Amino acid sequence: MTSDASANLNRPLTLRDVSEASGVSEMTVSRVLRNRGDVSEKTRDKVLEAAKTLGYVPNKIAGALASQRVNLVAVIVPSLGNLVFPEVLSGITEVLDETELQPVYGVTNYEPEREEKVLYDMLSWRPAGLILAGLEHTDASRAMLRSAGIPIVEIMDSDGTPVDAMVGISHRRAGRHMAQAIVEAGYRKIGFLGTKMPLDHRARKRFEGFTEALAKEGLEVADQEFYEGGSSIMKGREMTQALLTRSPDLDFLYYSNDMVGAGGLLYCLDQDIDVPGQIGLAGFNGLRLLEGLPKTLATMDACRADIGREAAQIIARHAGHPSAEAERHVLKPTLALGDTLKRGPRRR
Amino acid sequence: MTSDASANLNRPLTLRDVSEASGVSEMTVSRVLRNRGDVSEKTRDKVLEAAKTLGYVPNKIAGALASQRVNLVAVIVPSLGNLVFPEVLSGITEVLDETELQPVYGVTNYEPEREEKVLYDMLSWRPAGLILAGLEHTDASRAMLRSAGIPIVEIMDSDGTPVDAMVGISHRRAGRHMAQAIVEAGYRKIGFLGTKMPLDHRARKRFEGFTEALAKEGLEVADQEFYEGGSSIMKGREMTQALLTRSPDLDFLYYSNDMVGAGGLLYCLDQDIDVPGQIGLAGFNGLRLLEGLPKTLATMDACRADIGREAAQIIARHAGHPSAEAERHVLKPTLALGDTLKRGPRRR
DNA sequence: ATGAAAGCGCTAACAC
DNA sequence: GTGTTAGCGCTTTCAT
Repeated sequence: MTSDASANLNRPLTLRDVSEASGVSEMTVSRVLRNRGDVSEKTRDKVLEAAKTLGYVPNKIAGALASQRVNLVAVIVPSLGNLVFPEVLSGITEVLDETELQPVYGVTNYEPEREEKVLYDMLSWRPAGLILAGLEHTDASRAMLRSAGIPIVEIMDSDGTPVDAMVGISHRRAGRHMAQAIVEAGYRKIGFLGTKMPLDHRARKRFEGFTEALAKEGLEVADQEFYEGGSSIMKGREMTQALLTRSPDLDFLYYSNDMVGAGGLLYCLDQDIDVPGQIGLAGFNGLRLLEGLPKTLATMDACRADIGREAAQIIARHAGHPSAEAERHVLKPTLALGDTLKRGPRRR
Repeated sequence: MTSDASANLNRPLTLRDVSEASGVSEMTVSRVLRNRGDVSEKTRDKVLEAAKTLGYVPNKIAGALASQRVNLVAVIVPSLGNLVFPEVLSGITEVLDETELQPVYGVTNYEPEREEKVLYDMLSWRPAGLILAGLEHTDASRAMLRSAGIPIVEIMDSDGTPVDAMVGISHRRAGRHMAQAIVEAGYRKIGFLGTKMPLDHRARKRFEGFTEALAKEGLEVADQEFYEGGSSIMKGREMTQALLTRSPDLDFLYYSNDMVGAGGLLYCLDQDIDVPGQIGLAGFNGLRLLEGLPKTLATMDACRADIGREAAQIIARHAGHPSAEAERHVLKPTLALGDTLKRGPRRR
């Protein structure tokens, strides 16, 4: 194996090694490896040959320090266990793949202090741009964001003031919108089931928008149930059972996400409850994963991949450049009534 | 805001800025910021005060170049859309959080050339260790791995030869094991439903082990159906319908993962098929997410979080140290019969 | 088309 | 306990 040449060296190879092996100056080797400047066909071949034979991998640390340019885009999300975020990431990747930029992911577990640490650690690598979920950050985080000197896009949410750019939906509006559809369909005794959400600001805002819109109609949430930990079908079942046992007269159940909503749906069907006649159901997210259940849950698409794509495009446009005006994109989620929410008499 | 002091500078702050602001040498500032060496209480306070006021974020690029140490652990997985991988990542994070090390994630989309590129890009940042899924890599990738000079752990699979350390399960054995349970339960006309798997080596190996064990019993897969793209309940439904329409006499359906298996289960229940009497079903992965379906699908736990944790522990032990003997851990997945696979007469 | 010198921002090693 | 010097592995700039 040719690459064993390096394995025996017991230290990472440097440009100098390639330079000596090819009989070409370090500078020219560097030019060849980066496709910069004019290099004769002949030297180029010699260099590439040598680099390949040795198994040379450039040291980006040194390169970044010298050139003051880093092609990394830091991406910070609360979780990967919630399918929503991987979908956003794939939108980001899709766009950045067309550029020189490369995403690097960090996860906060919805903890502000953890976000602060992850942010600090990522910024210390001087990325070319930063994408992070949400508009709520600690003061220290916000200070770092402001003085980072790179394009920053806050995503997923538009209810608040971003530090720089923003791409998201209004979760308050989404909650309101769903409440209106529910009321228009004629439901009146409405229950809510969701996560304990002190830290999930988007779920909280949906809930706030929801209750607010109900209030406008002279209604309020008749009963509610909260859970901790990850979302699952089982959680949805258990919560629904608990809620309906306590408040058997509810005629609608609004879930903070599709996964628990699916559990609720299965529970209702098990109990031979007429859905959406006796009880209507709705979730949030538009998880395609769940299509194929006995009935299609009413839900609202959160525009995940679009958000990722647009955020990445903003970074790609602004990275390295003197940042112009901050872009703010508010996307509009689509309501899907599915089979679990009666169509109302009025149209919206 | 104090941090605006830096915002006005329009260039990233350096150690020198903190040094000047605090009247302490760069070296001592460096010591304070890294908690290294003895520094008097008084100077320490002065430095921290200045650093905080300015909003200084150390430049790890320069630090890493000077110290020749990077605290990053590169983690490369095929996908984030398959819940399995986020679970592995959380196992990794859990362990690395206790150390100075920090995971950085890359995604390959199951494409070998993409893995090669991601690997190259990540290695060029000279991480302290590397964790990657699978044992199958291009020659170039393998060459990079061999000469990287850092601890490397290949995870999720144990059917093959790792470059260095390895933590995984035998998917061949998992497939065999499931086949045996199925045959022992008395099923004979067995169908298989899975991804087109030229690139998903683990799914392929499960299938190979499965057919191999059937062959030992004088059986073979009676019919099969393959799909492309992501797994979903709907896919499982559609495939199951197609397969059962074509081969109505099948008495068992083995799915390459739980998500499509769940779709198959729902389809069978819709059709009033007696499960597991008339037809038995099984999937793979032990996705807790799906608990709560009308019946619990027979499945096999892939030890995801354990794999992540053990891999991270290996990295933590070996990072920086002269690598001792390569560790090889083969975990044993647990078979869960659930409600969709009859218990056989013999015990295993 | 190629090379030499300087230096990116930090830390190791050694003075004091 | 603190400061000084050298240099990490590249790229920039300027010379040839």
